[in-house]
Amino acid sequence: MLKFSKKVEYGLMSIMHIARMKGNKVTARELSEQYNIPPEILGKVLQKLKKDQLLESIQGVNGGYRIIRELTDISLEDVIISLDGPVVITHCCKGTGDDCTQFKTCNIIEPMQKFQNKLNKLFSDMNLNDFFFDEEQKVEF
Amino acid sequence: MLKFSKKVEYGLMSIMHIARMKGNKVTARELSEQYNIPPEILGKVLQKLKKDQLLESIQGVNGGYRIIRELTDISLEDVIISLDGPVVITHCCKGTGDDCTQFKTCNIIEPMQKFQNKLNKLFSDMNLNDFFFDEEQKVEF
DNA sequence: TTATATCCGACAAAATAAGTCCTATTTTTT
DNA sequence: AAAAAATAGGACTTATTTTGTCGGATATAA
Repeated sequence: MLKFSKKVEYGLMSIMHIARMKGNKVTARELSEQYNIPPEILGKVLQKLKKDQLLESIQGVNGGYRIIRELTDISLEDVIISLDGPVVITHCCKGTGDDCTQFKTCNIIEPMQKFQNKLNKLFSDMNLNDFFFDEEQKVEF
Repeated sequence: MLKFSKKVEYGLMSIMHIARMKGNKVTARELSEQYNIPPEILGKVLQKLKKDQLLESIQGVNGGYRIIRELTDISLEDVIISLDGPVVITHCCKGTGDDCTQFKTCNIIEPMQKFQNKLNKLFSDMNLNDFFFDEEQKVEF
Protein backbone atom coordinates (compact mmCIF):
# COMPACT_ATOMS: atom_id res chain seq x y z
CA MET A 1 0.00 0.00 0.00
CA LEU A 2 1.15 3.47 -0.88
CA LYS A 3 4.29 2.12 -2.45
CA PHE A 4 5.97 3.47 -5.57
CA SER A 5 6.00 0.97 -8.42
CA LYS A 6 9.25 -0.53 -9.65
CA LYS A 7 8.64 1.23 -12.94
CA VAL A 8 8.67 4.60 -11.22
CA GLU A 9 11.78 3.67 -9.27
CA TYR A 10 13.52 2.55 -12.45
CA GLY A 11 12.41 5.73 -14.18
CA LEU A 12 13.70 7.97 -11.43
CA MET A 13 17.00 6.13 -11.27
CA SER A 14 17.37 6.48 -15.03
CA ILE A 15 16.52 10.17 -15.10
CA MET A 16 18.91 10.80 -12.21
CA HIS A 17 21.69 9.02 -14.09
CA ILE A 18 20.95 10.61 -17.43
CA ALA A 19 20.69 14.07 -15.87
CA ARG A 20 24.17 13.69 -14.44
CA MET A 21 25.46 13.04 -17.95
CA LYS A 22 24.57 16.61 -18.88
CA GLY A 23 23.15 16.03 -22.32
CA ASN A 24 25.36 13.07 -23.28
CA LYS A 25 23.64 9.95 -24.49
CA VAL A 26 23.12 6.92 -22.26
CA THR A 27 21.98 3.56 -23.61
CA ALA A 28 19.33 1.41 -22.03
CA ARG A 29 21.89 -1.34 -21.77
CA GLU A 30 24.29 0.77 -19.75
CA LEU A 31 21.54 1.67 -17.31
CA SER A 32 20.33 -1.90 -17.18
CA GLU A 33 23.79 -3.17 -16.27
CA GLN A 34 24.69 -0.36 -13.93
CA TYR A 35 21.53 -0.71 -11.88
CA ASN A 36 20.72 -4.37 -12.42
CA ILE A 37 17.37 -3.69 -14.05
CA PRO A 38 15.78 -6.21 -16.44
CA PRO A 39 16.50 -4.71 -19.88
CA GLU A 40 13.05 -5.33 -21.37
CA ILE A 41 11.33 -3.52 -18.54
CA LEU A 42 13.80 -0.68 -18.56
CA GLY A 43 13.33 -0.35 -22.29
CA LYS A 44 9.64 0.16 -21.87
CA VAL A 45 10.12 2.58 -19.03
CA LEU A 46 12.46 4.71 -21.12
CA GLN A 47 10.16 4.49 -24.10
CA LYS A 48 7.26 5.81 -22.07
CA LEU A 49 9.36 8.64 -20.69
CA LYS A 50 10.37 9.48 -24.23
CA LYS A 51 6.78 9.36 -25.45
CA ASP A 52 5.85 11.87 -22.77
CA GLN A 53 8.87 13.98 -23.63
CA LEU A 54 10.67 13.63 -20.34
CA LEU A 55 13.58 12.17 -22.28
CA GLU A 56 14.82 12.32 -25.85
CA SER A 57 15.83 9.20 -27.73
CA ILE A 58 18.19 8.60 -30.60
CA GLN A 59 17.68 5.36 -32.50
CA GLY A 60 20.21 3.18 -34.24
CA VAL A 61 23.84 2.43 -33.59
CA ASN A 62 25.35 4.95 -31.17
CA GLY A 63 21.85 5.84 -30.14
CA GLY A 64 20.60 6.23 -26.61
CA TYR A 65 18.67 8.55 -24.37
CA ARG A 66 19.42 12.00 -23.09
CA ILE A 67 17.67 14.72 -21.23
CA ILE A 68 16.81 18.06 -22.73
CA ARG A 69 14.46 19.61 -20.21
CA GLU A 70 15.54 21.24 -16.97
CA LEU A 71 14.95 19.04 -13.94
CA THR A 72 13.15 21.98 -12.36
CA ASP A 73 10.71 21.75 -15.24
CA ILE A 74 9.76 18.10 -14.57
CA SER A 75 7.57 17.20 -11.61
CA LEU A 76 7.45 13.93 -9.73
CA GLU A 77 3.84 13.76 -10.88
CA ASP A 78 4.99 13.88 -14.51
CA VAL A 79 7.13 10.78 -13.98
CA ILE A 80 4.43 8.89 -12.09
CA ILE A 81 1.71 9.70 -14.60
CA SER A 82 3.96 8.75 -17.49
CA LEU A 83 4.81 5.35 -16.03
CA ASP A 84 1.80 4.35 -13.93
CA GLY A 85 -0.95 6.71 -14.91
CA PRO A 86 -2.75 9.12 -12.57
CA VAL A 87 -2.56 8.53 -8.82
CA VAL A 88 -5.88 7.32 -7.46
CA ILE A 89 -5.67 6.58 -3.75
CA THR A 90 -9.13 5.11 -3.29
CA HIS A 91 -11.23 2.27 -4.57
CA CYS A 92 -14.39 4.37 -4.09
CA CYS A 93 -13.56 7.50 -5.92
CA LYS A 94 -12.69 6.49 -9.43
CA GLY A 95 -15.80 8.11 -10.82
CA THR A 96 -19.10 6.31 -11.20
CA GLY A 97 -18.58 3.87 -8.36
CA ASP A 98 -19.19 0.86 -10.55
CA ASP A 99 -16.00 -0.63 -9.25
CA CYS A 100 -16.70 -0.15 -5.56
CA THR A 101 -19.12 -2.26 -3.55
CA GLN A 102 -19.37 0.51 -0.96
CA PHE A 103 -20.05 3.39 -3.29
CA LYS A 104 -23.74 3.89 -2.59
CA THR A 105 -23.40 4.22 1.14
CA CYS A 106 -19.78 5.30 1.41
CA ASN A 107 -19.35 8.01 4.00
CA ILE A 108 -15.79 9.02 3.22
CA ILE A 109 -15.95 9.94 -0.44
CA GLU A 110 -15.45 13.64 0.19
CA PRO A 111 -12.62 13.34 2.71
CA MET A 112 -10.81 10.90 0.46
CA GLN A 113 -11.09 13.18 -2.54
CA LYS A 114 -9.81 16.12 -0.56
CA PHE A 115 -6.88 14.11 0.68
CA GLN A 116 -6.19 12.93 -2.82
CA ASN A 117 -6.01 16.56 -3.91
CA LYS A 118 -3.45 17.21 -1.18
CA LEU A 119 -1.35 14.30 -2.39
CA ASN A 120 -1.61 15.36 -6.00
CA LYS A 121 -0.42 18.80 -5.04
CA LEU A 122 2.53 17.31 -3.21
CA PHE A 123 3.52 15.37 -6.33
CA SER A 124 2.97 18.17 -8.78
CA ASP A 125 4.75 20.77 -6.64
CA MET A 126 7.80 18.55 -6.30
CA ASN A 127 10.16 19.12 -9.21
CA LEU A 128 12.89 16.63 -9.90
CA ASN A 129 15.71 19.01 -9.07
CA ASP A 130 14.35 19.45 -5.58
CA PHE A 131 13.51 15.76 -5.35
CA PHE A 132 17.01 14.66 -6.26
CA PHE A 133 19.30 17.31 -4.87
CA ASP A 134 17.76 19.57 -2.23
CA GLU A 135 19.66 18.95 0.96
CA GLU A 136 17.49 21.13 3.13
CA GLN A 137 14.30 19.42 4.10
CA LYS A 138 11.60 22.03 4.36
CA VAL A 139 9.76 21.59 7.62
CA GLU A 140 6.31 22.49 6.38
CA PHE A 141 4.88 21.54 3.01
CA MET B 1 0.21 2.00 -6.74
CA LEU B 2 -0.10 4.60 -4.02
CA LYS B 3 -3.56 3.37 -3.21
CA PHE B 4 -5.10 3.09 0.23
CA SER B 5 -5.88 -0.50 1.16
CA LYS B 6 -9.45 -1.67 1.55
CA LYS B 7 -8.69 -2.28 5.19
CA VAL B 8 -7.85 1.37 5.72
CA GLU B 9 -10.94 2.43 3.80
CA TYR B 10 -13.11 0.12 5.89
CA GLY B 11 -11.46 1.40 9.05
CA LEU B 12 -12.02 5.03 8.15
CA MET B 13 -15.64 4.39 7.20
CA SER B 14 -16.18 2.62 10.51
CA ILE B 15 -14.54 5.31 12.60
CA MET B 16 -16.52 7.98 10.76
CA HIS B 17 -19.75 6.11 11.47
CA ILE B 18 -18.92 5.31 15.08
CA ALA B 19 -17.78 8.87 15.74
CA ARG B 20 -21.15 10.17 14.58
CA MET B 21 -22.81 7.94 17.18
CA LYS B 22 -21.24 10.05 19.91
CA GLY B 23 -20.23 7.31 22.32
CA ASN B 24 -23.10 4.90 21.55
CA LYS B 25 -22.19 1.38 20.64
CA VAL B 26 -22.18 0.12 17.06
CA THR B 27 -21.91 -3.56 16.18
CA ALA B 28 -19.66 -4.95 13.48
CA ARG B 29 -22.75 -6.42 11.88
CA GLU B 30 -24.48 -3.06 11.59
CA LEU B 31 -21.44 -1.58 9.92
CA SER B 32 -21.04 -4.61 7.69
CA GLU B 33 -24.62 -4.33 6.46
CA GLN B 34 -24.74 -0.57 6.21
CA TYR B 35 -21.59 -0.38 4.12
CA ASN B 36 -21.64 -3.76 2.44
CA ILE B 37 -18.34 -4.89 3.91
CA PRO B 38 -17.50 -8.61 4.33
CA PRO B 39 -18.13 -9.20 8.05
CA GLU B 40 -15.02 -11.30 8.69
CA ILE B 41 -12.74 -8.64 7.28
CA LEU B 42 -14.51 -5.84 9.07
CA GLY B 43 -14.24 -7.82 12.28
CA LYS B 44 -10.50 -8.00 11.96
CA VAL B 45 -10.25 -4.34 11.06
CA LEU B 46 -12.21 -3.31 14.14
CA GLN B 47 -10.23 -5.68 16.32
CA LYS B 48 -6.98 -4.14 15.18
CA LEU B 49 -8.29 -0.65 15.82
CA LYS B 50 -9.35 -1.79 19.26
CA LYS B 51 -5.98 -3.37 19.95
CA ASP B 52 -4.32 -0.07 19.10
CA GLN B 53 -6.87 1.77 21.23
CA LEU B 54 -8.44 3.78 18.46
CA LEU B 55 -11.77 2.17 19.41
CA GLU B 56 -13.18 0.55 22.50
CA SER B 57 -15.00 -2.77 22.34
CA ILE B 58 -17.66 -4.36 24.53
CA GLN B 59 -17.96 -8.12 24.18
CA GLY B 60 -21.02 -10.30 24.53
CA VAL B 61 -24.69 -9.67 23.87
CA ASN B 62 -25.43 -5.99 23.37
CA GLY B 63 -21.76 -5.51 22.78
CA GLY B 64 -20.20 -3.45 20.05
CA TYR B 65 -17.66 -0.75 19.40
CA ARG B 66 -17.55 2.87 20.40
CA ILE B 67 -15.10 5.70 20.30
CA ILE B 68 -13.62 7.29 23.36
CA ARG B 69 -10.81 9.43 22.00
CA GLU B 70 -11.25 12.79 20.35
CA LEU B 71 -10.96 12.66 16.58
CA THR B 72 -8.44 15.48 16.84
CA ASP B 73 -6.31 13.11 18.89
CA ILE B 74 -6.15 10.40 16.19
CA SER B 75 -4.02 10.86 13.10
CA LEU B 76 -4.49 9.33 9.71
CA GLU B 77 -1.11 7.72 10.29
CA ASP B 78 -2.45 6.01 13.43
CA VAL B 79 -5.18 4.35 11.37
CA ILE B 80 -2.86 3.32 8.57
CA ILE B 81 -0.20 1.91 10.89
CA SER B 82 -2.81 0.03 12.88
CA LEU B 83 -4.30 -1.64 9.81
CA ASP B 84 -1.44 -1.91 7.30
CA GLY B 85 1.70 -1.21 9.26
CA PRO B 86 4.16 1.61 8.55
CA VAL B 87 4.10 3.29 5.17
CA VAL B 88 7.14 2.33 3.10
CA ILE B 89 7.03 3.89 -0.34
CA THR B 90 10.07 2.19 -1.81
CA HIS B 91 11.39 -1.25 -2.52
CA CYS B 92 14.94 -0.02 -1.89
CA CYS B 93 14.67 1.66 1.43
CA LYS B 94 13.41 -0.96 3.80
CA GLY B 95 16.70 -1.09 5.62
CA THR B 96 19.44 -3.49 4.67
CA GLY B 97 18.61 -3.68 0.98
CA ASP B 98 18.42 -7.46 1.06
CA ASP B 99 15.07 -7.26 -0.66
CA CYS B 100 16.12 -4.94 -3.47
CA THR B 101 18.16 -6.01 -6.46
CA GLN B 102 19.22 -2.40 -7.05
CA PHE B 103 20.34 -1.57 -3.54
CA LYS B 104 24.09 -1.63 -4.09
CA THR B 105 24.13 0.82 -6.94
CA CYS B 106 20.85 2.62 -6.29
CA ASN B 107 21.22 6.35 -6.86
CA ILE B 108 17.92 7.51 -5.41
CA ILE B 109 18.00 6.11 -1.88
CA GLU B 110 18.40 9.50 -0.26
CA PRO B 111 15.77 11.33 -2.30
CA MET B 112 13.30 8.54 -1.71
CA GLN B 113 13.85 8.58 2.02
CA LYS B 114 13.42 12.31 2.16
CA PHE B 115 10.23 12.09 0.22
CA GLN B 116 9.03 9.32 2.46
CA ASN B 117 9.59 11.62 5.43
CA LYS B 118 7.47 14.26 3.76
CA LEU B 119 4.68 11.76 3.24
CA ASN B 120 4.91 10.49 6.80
CA LYS B 121 4.60 14.04 8.04
CA LEU B 122 1.53 14.57 5.91
CA PHE B 123 -0.10 11.49 7.43
CA SER B 124 0.88 12.19 11.00
CA ASP B 125 -0.11 15.86 10.83
CA MET B 126 -3.55 15.01 9.53
CA ASN B 127 -5.92 14.33 12.41
CA LEU B 128 -9.19 12.58 11.74
CA ASN B 129 -11.34 15.56 12.62
CA ASP B 130 -9.66 17.58 9.90
CA PHE B 131 -9.66 14.60 7.57
CA PHE B 132 -13.39 14.00 7.94
CA PHE B 133 -14.92 17.40 8.48
CA ASP B 134 -12.72 20.33 7.52
CA GLU B 135 -14.46 22.03 4.66
CA GLU B 136 -11.69 24.50 3.94
CA GLN B 137 -8.85 22.96 2.03
CA LYS B 138 -5.62 24.54 3.15
CA VAL B 139 -3.69 25.64 0.13
CA GLU B 140 -0.22 24.88 1.41
CA PHE B 141 0.71 21.88 3.54
C1' DT C 1 -28.49 -22.30 28.61
C1' DT C 2 -29.03 -19.86 24.63
C1' DA C 3 -28.26 -16.03 21.69
C1' DT C 4 -25.40 -12.43 20.28
C1' DA C 5 -21.46 -10.41 20.07
C1' DT C 6 -16.18 -9.89 19.87
C1' DC C 7 -11.80 -12.36 18.80
C1' DC C 8 -8.47 -14.82 15.80
C1' DG C 9 -5.66 -18.09 12.96
C1' DA C 10 -5.21 -20.64 8.59
C1' DC C 11 -6.26 -20.89 4.06
C1' DA C 12 -8.19 -19.63 -0.84
C1' DA C 13 -9.19 -16.57 -4.46
C1' DA C 14 -8.60 -12.47 -6.96
C1' DA C 15 -6.18 -8.62 -8.45
C1' DT C 16 -2.08 -6.33 -9.45
C1' DA C 17 2.72 -5.84 -10.42
C1' DA C 18 6.83 -7.49 -12.33
C1' DG C 19 9.31 -9.92 -15.53
C1' DT C 20 10.08 -12.70 -19.98
C1' DC C 21 9.82 -13.76 -24.78
C1' DC C 22 9.74 -12.56 -29.37
C1' DT C 23 9.92 -9.56 -33.18
C1' DA C 24 10.07 -5.11 -35.74
C1' DT C 25 12.27 -0.81 -36.83
C1' DT C 26 15.94 2.62 -37.17
C1' DT C 27 20.56 4.12 -38.08
C1' DT C 28 25.60 3.80 -38.29
C1' DT C 29 29.56 1.28 -39.67
C1' DT C 30 31.97 -1.87 -42.55
C1' DA D 1 24.36 -4.15 -49.36
C1' DA D 2 24.92 -6.33 -45.11
C1' DA D 3 25.73 -6.51 -40.39
C1' DA D 4 25.62 -4.62 -35.93
C1' DA D 5 23.75 -1.86 -32.29
C1' DA D 6 20.37 0.49 -30.68
C1' DT D 7 15.25 1.85 -29.74
C1' DA D 8 10.17 0.29 -30.06
C1' DG D 9 6.49 -2.54 -28.62
C1' DG D 10 2.91 -6.50 -28.26
C1' DA D 11 1.64 -10.88 -25.97
C1' DC D 12 2.27 -13.74 -22.41
C1' DT D 13 3.85 -15.81 -17.82
C1' DT D 14 5.17 -15.59 -13.19
C1' DA D 15 5.39 -13.60 -8.70
C1' DT D 16 3.58 -10.89 -5.15
C1' DT D 17 0.21 -8.65 -2.68
C1' DT D 18 -4.33 -7.86 -1.41
C1' DT D 19 -8.73 -9.32 -0.42
C1' DG D 20 -11.92 -12.48 1.05
C1' DT D 21 -13.51 -17.07 3.19
C1' DC D 22 -13.80 -20.76 6.52
C1' DG D 23 -13.81 -22.59 10.93
C1' DG D 24 -13.92 -22.08 15.37
C1' DA D 25 -13.05 -19.90 20.26
C1' DT D 26 -14.30 -16.65 23.92
C1' DA D 27 -17.26 -13.38 26.46
C1' DT D 28 -21.58 -11.61 28.32
C1' DA D 29 -26.49 -10.45 28.81
C1' DA D 30 -31.08 -12.21 28.85
